[in-house]
Amino acid sequence: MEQYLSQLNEAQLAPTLQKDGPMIVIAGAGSGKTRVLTYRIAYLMSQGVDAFNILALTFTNKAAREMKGRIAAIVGDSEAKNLWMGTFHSVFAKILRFEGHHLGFPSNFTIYDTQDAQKLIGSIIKEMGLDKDIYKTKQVYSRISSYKNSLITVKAYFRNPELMEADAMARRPKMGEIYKEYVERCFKAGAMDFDDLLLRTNELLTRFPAVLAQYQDRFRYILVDEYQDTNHSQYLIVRALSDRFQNICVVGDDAQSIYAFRGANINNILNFQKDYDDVNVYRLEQNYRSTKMIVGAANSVIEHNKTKLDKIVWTANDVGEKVIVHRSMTDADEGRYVASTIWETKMNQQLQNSDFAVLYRTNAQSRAIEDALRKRDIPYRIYGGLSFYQRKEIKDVTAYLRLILNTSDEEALKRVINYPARGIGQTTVDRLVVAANATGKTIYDIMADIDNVIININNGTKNKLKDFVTLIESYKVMNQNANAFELAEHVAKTSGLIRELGKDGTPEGVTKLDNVQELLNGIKDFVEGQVEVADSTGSLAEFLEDITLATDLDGDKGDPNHVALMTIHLAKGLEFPHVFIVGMEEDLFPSAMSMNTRSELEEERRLFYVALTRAEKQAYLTYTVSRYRWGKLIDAEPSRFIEEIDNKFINITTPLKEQRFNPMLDASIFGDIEPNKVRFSKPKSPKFKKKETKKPENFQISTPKKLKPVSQTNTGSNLFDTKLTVGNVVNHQRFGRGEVLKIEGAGGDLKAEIKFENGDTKKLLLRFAKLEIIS
DNA sequence: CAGTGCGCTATTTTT
DNA sequence: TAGCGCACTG
Repeated sequence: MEQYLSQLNEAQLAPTLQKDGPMIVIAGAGSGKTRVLTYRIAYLMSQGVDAFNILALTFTNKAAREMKGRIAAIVGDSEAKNLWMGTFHSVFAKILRFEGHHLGFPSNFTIYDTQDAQKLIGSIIKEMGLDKDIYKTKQVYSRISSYKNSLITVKAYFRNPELMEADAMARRPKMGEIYKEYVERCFKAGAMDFDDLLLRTNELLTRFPAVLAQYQDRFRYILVDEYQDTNHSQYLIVRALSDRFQNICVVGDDAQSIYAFRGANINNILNFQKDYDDVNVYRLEQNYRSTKMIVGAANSVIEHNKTKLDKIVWTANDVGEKVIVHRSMTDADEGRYVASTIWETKMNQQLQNSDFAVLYRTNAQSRAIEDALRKRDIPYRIYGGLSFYQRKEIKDVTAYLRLILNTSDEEALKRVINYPARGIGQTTVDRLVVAANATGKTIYDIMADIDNVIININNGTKNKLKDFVTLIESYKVMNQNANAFELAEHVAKTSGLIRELGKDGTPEGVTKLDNVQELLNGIKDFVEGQVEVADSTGSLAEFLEDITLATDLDGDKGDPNHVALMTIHLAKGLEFPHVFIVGMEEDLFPSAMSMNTRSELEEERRLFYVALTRAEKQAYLTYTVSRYRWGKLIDAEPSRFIEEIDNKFINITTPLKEQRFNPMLDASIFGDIEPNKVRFSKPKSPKFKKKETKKPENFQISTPKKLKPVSQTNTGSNLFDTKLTVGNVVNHQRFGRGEVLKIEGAGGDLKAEIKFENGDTKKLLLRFAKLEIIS
């Protein structure tokens, strides 16, 4: 243990060694918070805390897996296995499998993903005969989701006139009815959506004190990562579970809170100190990841937010290169710029593809980048987007599997009852649904007992329904003896799915077939225990749960040496030497949807902060003059976020290169563009002007006083004025005239202590301070 | 009931 | 641009 603790700096050591009591670690970007969490858990175990009594909640499964791996390296595999570590959703899904019966849920309940949930809501709206243009499925879904995340149950909703009023004002008076029906249908289907996994856990812990007591006793030490991204529902679970022992450690960074749209409540982290008695607050402010330029740029951006905790992120790393800002004519040009820059940088600096990442605001932007990378034969991989498991052909297979485990699963049933086509049309399904709703039985039960139901379905169709039930029943029998892989393969073949896909000779059809094969391989690996999953039993149910809650397909198949393409949201927690942030345009980033309120805009800004701080060595910001959106070429304007970066951290380059790619475009159309003279569209905006006289406190952000001078390998003489000597009288843009009292530090950390005429004495980093020598 | 084709709308971000 | 829902036809 000692040898590990010696790897921590002082600030990291303190929270690591606090064994008991409530604590919060405010951890700046790249400050080694994962290290603190892992070592703290290992430390707890070394102090005799049983792994069974530790619960660690992370934001992604990947983070959990990595952390578990690191802990295993310290305390050993067998001990680490006993830790409860995972996302909120996966941990509480497991608990609900054990305890859900208290709430009337079967242990094999299905987890509805967003697609399933929205389809169900869509059909409810339709069944209720509501106008689908007013009751838009997605909007209704997100409204229900936010109710659930705020713990507003159906009951609570109908007790709250304000909510009902608000929905009525939004021309959706039936919102509550839809909500009620949706919850009932999920219950009947033995299904929980993502939000239910948290809401039902809360219900469980509130309504059943004995259950709460049991888990409080079990989870004596609780750690929560990315606390700034927890929503109210998660907050209450953590509070309830930690209430008895109060050994709660939360880690987060308010500047990186980017999930408010999903109900995350930044106040959870801002108010943590009020929630528990005697909270110890720790701050990790030294960034180990990025250059001074990047840290400085990021800090100057986040300065523009009003709501934030005090924190000064600094780094002892090299000064590094300025953030490069590049303009392209179109999104295709932008892609080419990215591809050619990666190509050249790779050659010049002998780098790997995996040293590069391209980050964007919306998934739709990946296309232009992909095209350009493909043309240059640069291997890349897209993360996120439509995940593998959400593709139609995959969901079709898994829907059969879901139905085998839980025949009440209405969405799975509707999906496969007539796919491949077996003569059961929409009308029949509609009638079945009506009958099911009227009798309180499930659709499957009605079908299984179709001869004894009074229903307007002709005998030919009834026989088809019986055949379908027989098919599923045969699968259920097989499931008693066969393993998940054997069953899935059998289903894929005998259901006609493979035959159906095989009929389609198009390249897309072939891909789909391959995908199904890949799914089967995945199940096989899973069954054979080759996929590392916590407390794996290799059961089909577990596989299905895993893929529904999977955040990424991190099996990392194929060549790991690829350029990473992903949304900024997905990039949180990751780091890359070279990072391109593309689409730095108004209405895209910040998104047009997020500029209505200050808090929305601040969230976008935090998102930009997250993006910038992913970069270790070099960050690039690119924007276009016009971009294809909705199939149309739209004029674009540079993002305000570019202007918000202090000038001294950025380098605005000339986009001369596009002209080579666009011989048809005469440069004269656009006029000659000279370096550093690229104008933003709003050069006279007050913000832009004000920046010239920015707060000098910024200047010491990169290197606080306590920092020892660091040997510099990378100090451009242009970065600071070496001519300055003690006794000089200088002029500073904001502080005015002053006398140099002392000069200290070396290289890039050269500082001057200056006594200004207003009486203040400041230490300024010469590299950044804009000083004019008067005498 | 199945298959085709038209037109509408949506692009924020994800467990 | 693309994916979906809906209407129409065989």
